[in-house]
Amino acid sequence: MTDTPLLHVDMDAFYASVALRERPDLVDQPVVVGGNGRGVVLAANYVARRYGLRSALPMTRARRLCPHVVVLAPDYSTFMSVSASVMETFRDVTPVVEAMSLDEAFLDVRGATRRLGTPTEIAERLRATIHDEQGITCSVGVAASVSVAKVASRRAKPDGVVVVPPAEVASFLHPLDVGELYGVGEKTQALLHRFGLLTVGDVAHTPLQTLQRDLGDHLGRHLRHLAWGTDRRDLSPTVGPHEPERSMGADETFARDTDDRDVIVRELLRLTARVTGRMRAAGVAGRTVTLKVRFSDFTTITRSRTRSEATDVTVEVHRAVTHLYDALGLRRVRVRLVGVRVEGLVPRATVHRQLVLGEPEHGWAEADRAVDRATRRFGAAAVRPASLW
DNA sequence: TCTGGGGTCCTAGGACCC
DNA sequence: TCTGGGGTCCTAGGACCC
Repeated sequence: MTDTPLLHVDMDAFYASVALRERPDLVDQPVVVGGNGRGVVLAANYVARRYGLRSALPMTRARRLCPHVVVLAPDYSTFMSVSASVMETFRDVTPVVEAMSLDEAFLDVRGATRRLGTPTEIAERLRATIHDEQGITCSVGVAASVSVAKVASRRAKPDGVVVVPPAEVASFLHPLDVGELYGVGEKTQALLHRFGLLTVGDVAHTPLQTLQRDLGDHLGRHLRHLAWGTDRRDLSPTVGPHEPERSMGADETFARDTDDRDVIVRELLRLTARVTGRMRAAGVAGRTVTLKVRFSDFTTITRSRTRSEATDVTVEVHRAVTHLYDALGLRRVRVRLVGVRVEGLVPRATVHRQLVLGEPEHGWAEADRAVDRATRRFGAAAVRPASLW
């Protein structure tokens, strides 16, 4: 009875559904959650989807497609608290819960069937609980593998359950377009279509060597597994000891494109402070500092530099990204977005700084810690580098 | 006024080492 | 003097996910 032990639970139009709890008067109208400027749609309710609105659509296009759409601003603190409650509901069923984002998770229910019934019964019970306690609906895919459960939950939307027993994996997957597979995006879909591989079944019946020749060893093998639903990986529970982040970063699109170096360097300082603050809160430091620049034509470049010692010091990271920016030698080039990312993160306790004789650097780490303390006491707005005033 | 922000993983070339 | 081969690290870009 546990040949389909994996559940993929996905909230339906999560941000929109949560936002509409406060505005029941709007449930029959097209509603999206998103910012107002140069942003994209974060979530669209099912009424809005009838107009072609969906997540990631630019807000400007959304308004053109549906001029009377109601736009609600995201309220992340509410989203996070609803998400935390939902995840707790999952953990009442099994400790093996891998959260993929605020609104979806994989559950391995092998250890719960004796107590709670079949995976399908567990799925229905979860859906009822979440509906009663949170006032939102969700959809569940039930299968033996992560990728099949994921595809199944998408097919179950909205407000449904799709179960795919092992014997039915091929008949379930093979008629679908290749783009439905978890991990096949726009580019890979177009590539496969160009090779005449339109359905998952087409991929499934293509020799492995052919797939690997056309798509590379790794992607070829991966696609074959996806097409037969034979991917096997254990979930890694999100709570408790788990893998630390590999990188942390922040980027932001300017309200208007700019070529003003002062504006850009100040923005890099804001972003750096945000990232290093999070790093210190997480107790990590990193060696590789990456600058991201997106130009007004949307082309995007990155430049990175790996240091000999890991750091979490705001001034050091900011100096590194400023160097990288200046090395680009831009002159009157309009910049749309800049970003800062620190990679190669390791626990701070494992970093042994070699203090160079006469180095005027210590003091900055102390200053950061003072800033962190003040931020905790008075809030982020209270403390910021002088150049940001 | 098209096109956010947070991540992960893979590829490919060059440097460098054995 | 004429061409190997493997492994690791670094850098840049790109695909994909939510």
